[in-house]
Amino acid sequence: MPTPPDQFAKRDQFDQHDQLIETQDRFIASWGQMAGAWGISRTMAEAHALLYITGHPMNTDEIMDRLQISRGNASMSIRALLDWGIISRTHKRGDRKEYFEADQDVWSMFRSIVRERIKREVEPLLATLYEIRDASPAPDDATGKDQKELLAHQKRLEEMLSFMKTMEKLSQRFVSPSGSGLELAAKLLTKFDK
Amino acid sequence: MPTPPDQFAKRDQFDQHDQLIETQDRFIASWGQMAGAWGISRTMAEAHALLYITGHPMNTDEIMDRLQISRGNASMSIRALLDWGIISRTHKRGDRKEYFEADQDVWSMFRSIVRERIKREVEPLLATLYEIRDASPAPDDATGKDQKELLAHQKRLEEMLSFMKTMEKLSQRFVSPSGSGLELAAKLLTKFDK
DNA sequence: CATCTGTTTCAAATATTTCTGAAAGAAACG
DNA sequence: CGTTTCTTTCAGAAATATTTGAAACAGATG
Repeated sequence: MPTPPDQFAKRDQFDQHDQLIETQDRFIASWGQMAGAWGISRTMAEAHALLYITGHPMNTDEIMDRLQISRGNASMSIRALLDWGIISRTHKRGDRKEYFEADQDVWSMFRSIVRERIKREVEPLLATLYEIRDASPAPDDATGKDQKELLAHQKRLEEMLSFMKTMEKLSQRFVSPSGSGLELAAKLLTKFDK
Repeated sequence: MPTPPDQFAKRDQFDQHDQLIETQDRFIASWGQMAGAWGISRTMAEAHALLYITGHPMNTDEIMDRLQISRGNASMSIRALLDWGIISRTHKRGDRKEYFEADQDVWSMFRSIVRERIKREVEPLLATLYEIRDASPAPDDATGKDQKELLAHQKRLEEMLSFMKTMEKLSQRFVSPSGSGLELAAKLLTKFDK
């Protein structure tokens, strides 16, 4: 006796939903692994991945449940994502809870990340490099071998500085919200083949 | 009674050397702080900074002494830097010790870092994303709201995938050892103002 | 204004990463 | 070979980073 068609349908539907959840979990996990690379904690990356891949606004409790993390952790991770500017708050009518949703535009998301990392990493380093350069011994005051050494030191510092400055400028171009932003630049660059 | 000129000279020389060392130490420290950002350990970054800023080949003992770290740590950090391809081995005539020196070309150094990070982070992620896409439930099998949901899921995955692919291509262009490499691209991009 | 719901904070616990130092391994020397 | 010099490995120690959970806080509601 064959199983009735509606039972098949039910079964398929269940499997499909199951499969979606599992797929989302894998996405979340692999995104979490990248966390180190982006300079954020694993949970933070996972929370973001969850919001991105489901596409639905979620509240703290839903995030806690899905990622199996504590309330405190969820709260801090969400806060950090808000600070990075890659998720935003929403509200649901008749619900006092706060909901969060991820920026659905990958390029804009990436711009936020780059912007934040320039601010947190490149800018302080540049400032320190300038300080170090100014505190370095002046080659004029030395002679012979010493002078040569000091000149070489200066040159290395300058090169690093110049490199960092170029990188900063480059990133800021990428980050710029104007039309000629990251996406265009990327397309331009990948256009010329080899 | 004025101090004799030669004493002044001696004093200045000492101060200057002192100042150079201190400056180098500051450079090393600030480079070390960036370590997290580059996905390497602090010591590894410091060892590299030391070799870069002094410009001299150094052996394990010299590095240990200067950075105040253990032999094991020095050995492992050096090995890792060699793996990343940003320092290389040298030898000194009549000395059995191995010496190490940093790539003095900042751009080539950066290319090595990017190359390694693509290999370690972007490529595995891309591979996983492809797997996830192939394991995702097919929208054709569903109807109505479910189908819409699955289509949206698919779209998000595709967008992430496409973004990552572009990034990979872009980085590989940067990394390419050919003439039209990173430096040129950077100059090109910073040229057009705003 | 007391209470109820939801959010944030933070000290302590846990997990992860990095570092040490001693021992084993390799390679050059006589 | 046996010895000496140099390098690597790796288990345990130390340092960092992350997470928890309970308490404090905030602000709606009746």
